[in-house]
Formats: sequence, C-alpha cells, structure tokens
Amino acid sequence: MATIYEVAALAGVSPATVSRVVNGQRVSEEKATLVRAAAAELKFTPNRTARTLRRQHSEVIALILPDIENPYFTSMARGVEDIARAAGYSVVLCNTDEDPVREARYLDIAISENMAGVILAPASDHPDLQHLIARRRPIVAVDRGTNFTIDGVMMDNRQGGRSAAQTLVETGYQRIACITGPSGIETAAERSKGWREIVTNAGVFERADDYLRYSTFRVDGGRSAMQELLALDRPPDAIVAANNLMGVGALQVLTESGRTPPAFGVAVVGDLPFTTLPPASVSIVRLPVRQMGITAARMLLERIDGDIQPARTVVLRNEVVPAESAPSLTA
Amino acid sequence: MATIYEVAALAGVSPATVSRVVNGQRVSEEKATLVRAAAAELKFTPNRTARTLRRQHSEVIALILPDIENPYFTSMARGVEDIARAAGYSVVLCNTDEDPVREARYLDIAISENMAGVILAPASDHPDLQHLIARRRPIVAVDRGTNFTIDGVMMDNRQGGRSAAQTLVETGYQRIACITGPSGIETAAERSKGWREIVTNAGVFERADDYLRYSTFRVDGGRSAMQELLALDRPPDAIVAANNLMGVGALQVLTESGRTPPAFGVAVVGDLPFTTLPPASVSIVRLPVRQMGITAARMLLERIDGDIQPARTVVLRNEVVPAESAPSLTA
DNA sequence: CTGAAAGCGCTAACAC
DNA sequence: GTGTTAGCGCTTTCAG
Repeated sequence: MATIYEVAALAGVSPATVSRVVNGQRVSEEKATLVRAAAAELKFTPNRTARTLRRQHSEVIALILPDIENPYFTSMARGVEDIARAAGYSVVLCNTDEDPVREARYLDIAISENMAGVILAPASDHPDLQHLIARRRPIVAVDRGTNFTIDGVMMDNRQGGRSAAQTLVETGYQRIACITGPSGIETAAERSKGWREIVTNAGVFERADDYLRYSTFRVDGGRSAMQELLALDRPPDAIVAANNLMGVGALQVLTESGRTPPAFGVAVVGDLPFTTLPPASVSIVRLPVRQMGITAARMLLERIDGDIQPARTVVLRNEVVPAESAPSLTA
Repeated sequence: MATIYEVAALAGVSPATVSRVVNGQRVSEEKATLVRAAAAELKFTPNRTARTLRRQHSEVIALILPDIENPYFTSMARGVEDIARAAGYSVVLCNTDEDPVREARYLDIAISENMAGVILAPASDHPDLQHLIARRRPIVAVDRGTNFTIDGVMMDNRQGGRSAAQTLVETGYQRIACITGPSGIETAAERSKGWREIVTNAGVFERADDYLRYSTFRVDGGRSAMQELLALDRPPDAIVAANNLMGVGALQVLTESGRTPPAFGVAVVGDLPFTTLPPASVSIVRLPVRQMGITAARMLLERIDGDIQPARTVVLRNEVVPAESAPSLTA
C-alpha cells in the first residue's frame, strides 16, 4: 500500500510536493509529471483516513433514513447522490428502521468518522442532535421537522392531505376515510389534518374521526387499518392513504375483497411504487421527493462550504394527479 | 471535541489507560471509574478516524449495489445489516447505478477509507477488484459471479428460470415468452437458459428464441420488451419475467392492453414488490434475498476475523409459489 | 515553487 | 496494571 513517501522517493521530490500534485495545487509541470508517473507505477491511492484526520473532515455525507426499503426514501437518496457526487462528495446511506436508538448511533458515527455533514429524515421529532450541533457539523432535516432550529426541507403535507381528499369529494364519494401514520410523526399528523379540513368543511359527513385510523407507515399498517374500516357498520366508500406503502396495503385489502377502484375511491399521498394498477384508477398526490433530496444536498453543501446564515426551511409544493374515470355513483 | 488526552488529564491517568478503558481491556476498577466519569463530563466520543488510521481498518462494511431503488437489493441490505450490526459493524450502502465506473470509485473509497470489507453485487462480470485483492481486503460477491476467485453467494438462477417456465407449461399455456436482463449479466443469462430448457424440451413450441427479449433489469425494460412481444404476428400467451421490476413493467403493459392474468400467464423470478394484484394471479419464484445478505455478511465477518480458507461459493435454493387459478384455456 | 517538520487522535509495544 | 513513546499517512505552515 503505497504512501506519498514512496511516491516522493520514486519521483525524486518531497512528500509535500506529492501532496500538492494530488490536491491540484500549483506545482511545476515538470515535477508534476514525475509525480504522476510514480503514482501510477505504484498504484498509489491516497489514504483518506489520514487526510481526514489531518483535515478534520472527510468527503462523505451521511444520509440517515427511517426505512431504506421504502422507495420514497430511496428516491430521495438518488437526488442527494446526484448533487453530492457532482461536488466530489460520496454519500453513504444509513437505515434507522424508525428506531431513535439506531438513529443516535449513526449520528455518533457521523461525528466520530468526521463526516462532512448529515442529512437526516428523523425517526422522531426530538432526534439526538446535541453532539452534532455542539461540534458544528452541518445538518439538514428532510421530510420531517425537529425541535431544533436547523435547516430543513419539507413537503406541504397539510396541502397534500387536502388535495387527496378534495379529488375524492369532487368525484362524489360520500364517506371518505383516512389512514395515516403514527400520530407522533409530523407528516402523518399534517396529512390527516388536511383530510379532516376537507371532509369537515365540505360537510360531506359528520363524525369524521370515526373514519380516521393511525397506523404504521408500512404496507401492513395500511392493510390492518383498511380491514378495520371495512368492518365498520357504515363502511367508507373512499379512502385517503397518507403515504405510498399504506396506499399499497389498502389497495391489497380492497382488491382481495373485490372492491377495486373506482368503485371504491382511493387517493394516495405519495407515488405508488411499482404499481401494476390500471392507469389512472387511483388519485395520486405527487410528492417531489427527488427534488427534496436535491434541495437538501445543496443546502448541506453550502453549509459545508462555510455558509453561516440563519437556519432556513424550504417547503416543496406537490401536484395532484386525479383518477381519470369517475365512478357511476348515482347509477 | 475532547480527546483521550483531555480525558486522561481530567481523570489523572495516562492516555493509554483511557484507551484501554474505551476498548474494554483490563484496567483497575478504580481508575476505570475515574476515566468513565471524566469521559462523560467531557462528552468524549472516540475519534474513529484516528483509530482507523492507527489500526489500519475501520468498523464499517461497504455494501455496493447496482440499484438502490430495487427492493430486491434493499431487502438484501437488511439481511447484511442485521448480521453486521450484531457484530459491532456499521454498514454503508453505495449505489453504482449499474455503472462500472461508479463501482470502481466506491471500491477505491472502500480502500482509501480503510473499510473492514466489502460486499459487492457487481455491475459487470469483471469488476475492478485488483486493488482490493492486492491489499487483501475481504470481499464477497453477491447475486452475480465475477472473473475472480473470491467468496460468493448466489441464487440458483437457472433453476429459477426453469421453475417459472414449468408452472406456466403445467397450466397449459402454449407460447411462453421470456423477458430477461442485459445479456452480459450472469443472472439474466442463467434465468433465460432455464426458461429455454423447459420450453424447448417440453416441445411446447419451436423457435423459442423468437420469444426471448434482452432488456434492462428495470420497469422500463419490462415494458418495452412486453410491448415488442405483443406486437408479434403470433404473440405469446404467457411470459416469464427474469426479475421483479421487469415483471412489474410487463404487468403494466398487459393491464393497459386489457390482458390481465390469468388470461395471460405471468411468472416472475423474484418477489413482486408492493403488488396490489389479486392474490395468486401470478406465479412467483421466491428468491431468498434477505438470506443472501445474511450469508454474505457472515462470510465477510469470518474473513475479517482472519479466516483464510480457499474461496467458497454458496448457492441458495428458491421456492415456487404458483398462481392458484388456472385459466380456462380450452374454453 | 519546493522542502522540512510538526501534528491530527489514537493504539500498541515496550518498559517499569 | 500503568505510563511513555513512536508512529499510522497525510496536509500545512514556515523557511528558503
């Protein structure tokens, strides 16, 4: 494992000169050529650990996510990666499984590996950010807010819930239920609030909360909530699913019980991953999640480059794609 | 950012003693207590970069994947993570996007960050492993083989292709096509070979290769291949999709053209992620991908611990879940 | 433009 | 059981 000392010896220059060549600083063309030849011959790869120890930060960014299996987050990861890579940074993905303990561990690793910064989709609203902040490591929160005043990029979740419910109302459904995520998670709470605004204000039906279910943000959660709702005395005739995976779960249960859309109305906040549904049978509130990753990465890079303006929060707008075919409800 | 020197000073011991306490070596209970108190007070977090530089390897494992958005790979990642974490290692995910250049870059990073080892799902059959091997860093290949003699864990892909085709033959379909991945990728080639064995030997129909399409391992690939096949003079009446995403693409096209299973037979090698299909309308060859991750992680950890036996390859068996309802083909 | 030398924080001999 | 010390490989003043 060649070091700059060996390269220097072979090239007949000092280690400092090798370092300068490697880092693109001004060196006479003559010596630079010598160094490059020697480096190639020895298959020299700079040791980033040493560089990081010396410079006090690495060129890697941690992207800490609650659920690596959810395409929502992997799509975000692509956005982050594209920007980071263009700026010479590598991205490593860390999966917390919605567990604050695992999250705290990855946060610690980010510090102790001297990573350049972290982008965090928090597992709770009070992540363990003390250490990171005390050490002035750049952080940006994505998707969900925190109790700290740090940079963030979010969706307009309330609006997402409203839009989803609205298309269902306009189509003429009567009892529009809502399945949302854990009540402790901001995105879940906001989306269901948006839904409630619409169904309440539109006077579509009373006692909206009988038709609201909190569950996990996963397929299983959507399934069990949907099953509960269908077992009601007066079951709903439409549903707002607060995220993609719950939408999948709800659709599975509906399909299994023979109630496919548009006979039963379905609107999902978030894109349906890998759907094989007939086109436009389900209303989708598109969440610009890749853009969220891009924006977060840009903000983080600015901080890494020394930007010290006050914390900012960016809210991204979403776009509704309503189901095409209205059901024949009045038939 | 406290160092062991500051902790040592506060505790009134030497830096070496602090290091010993941190690393769980034998130290008198008395001094250990002092050290722990001082460490807590200073919020000491050991600097892994320095440790890595000194020890010549870190406690992180790189998992390098061709497509982070494919649930097949994220599911594998969960398996790796579970094992690695239990052994005190962290896993970082790297996305190559099937690009050998990006793959080579991550491989280099694994070296220059002194990572403990790498698990690689290669983007081609000749990944750039020279450096890693020369430096004797543990590697295990997953999912796809390489030209190098290194540890590996694979699926029985040929068998997977056979099983998928077989269930379709048994159900009575006449012209069973196959959509597979890039011809340069082992898993793609093997699965289509399995399909060919069955359709040829069973004498189901001649000129099988007219019904074989190579494409990308993604949804788009499945879509365009399916479209081509349907445009044939004598279109197929059933399809084997060589991976999950292509299966989704094929199903999308079939749905859009009104040919839903089981009227049109579909068998997929791999699980359908987040499907909302009617249960058991499609035959699935289950690939034990999480188990693959687990096995790979175990092998890697053995190597990291100094195991030097010759390279091993493990082949995992898969399981067929046939579609339940046979179509009324003779009607 | 180039070289010498110090030191990032930690661990592992080696003494005591 | 504990302290002293010498690096791990690199970058970066500081001289020249």
